[in-house]
Amino acid sequence: MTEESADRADALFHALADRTRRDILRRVLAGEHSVSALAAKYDMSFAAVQKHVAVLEKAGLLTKRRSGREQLASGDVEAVRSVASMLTELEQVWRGRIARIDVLIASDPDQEE
Amino acid sequence: MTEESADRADALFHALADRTRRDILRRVLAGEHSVSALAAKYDMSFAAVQKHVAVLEKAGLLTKRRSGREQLASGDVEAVRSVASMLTELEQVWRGRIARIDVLIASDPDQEE
DNA sequence: ACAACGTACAACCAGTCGGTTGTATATTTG
DNA sequence: CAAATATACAACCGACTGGTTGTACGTTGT
Repeated sequence: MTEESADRADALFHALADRTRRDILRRVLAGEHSVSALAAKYDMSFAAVQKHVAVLEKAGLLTKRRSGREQLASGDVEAVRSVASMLTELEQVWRGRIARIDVLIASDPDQEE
Repeated sequence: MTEESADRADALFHALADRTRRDILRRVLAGEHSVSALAAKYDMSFAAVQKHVAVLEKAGLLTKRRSGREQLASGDVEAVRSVASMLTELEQVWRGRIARIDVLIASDPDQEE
């Protein structure tokens, strides 16, 4: 469980660690786009864009739906939220540190002000 | 501006895309740790851990403070929040899509139902 | 039927990543 | 001063990344 959730986190952050993929994700969160429609937006080969889409799909950030000969990609906002929740969890760890410091200060009267 | 903020986003997500680095970040968000204290926690060389710390530092997720011969690393919660805000911004893009769909349905009376 | 379109995937390449070992430089301690 | 400790960094290595081109296959439109 912990092992595969780490795998998933690795895949999610890795997928987001490329500006082209973040831009693709932005577009498909705004609405469905075919792979070739996406490819037309970037100064690189169709195959390169198709691989970026595949990375986003494997990470679960995007799903595809067949429509005739086109593959329509759509962003998955739940996956985006799951990444955000990992970060707020980290933030909670930090809050714990602050709480501990506060306790220390409160229990130790000869502290500054 | 846009170019360097993309660089920063690349660095942040890349730094987070490794489970060892996420674990280090968790520890240094909870409290200060020297590099060697961190290295002792992992089954890899000191140099490997030192490089992970350097990646987190370059991304701005962690800062170091000298204390004698030790370097004490501390997590920067503001950097974590900045990543979270990038994700909520993506979520806003998605909300825009939903809002547009709602408008379409409202303005088109001959819809299902 | 056939030409054009949309997609997927394999093979390849230069560059980067995550790890190693080894060496150099401060700092503390005896 | 000398020994031990804490850190930084260079060089190296196998694996992976992000890009390319080429090929194959299903779907559309004439």
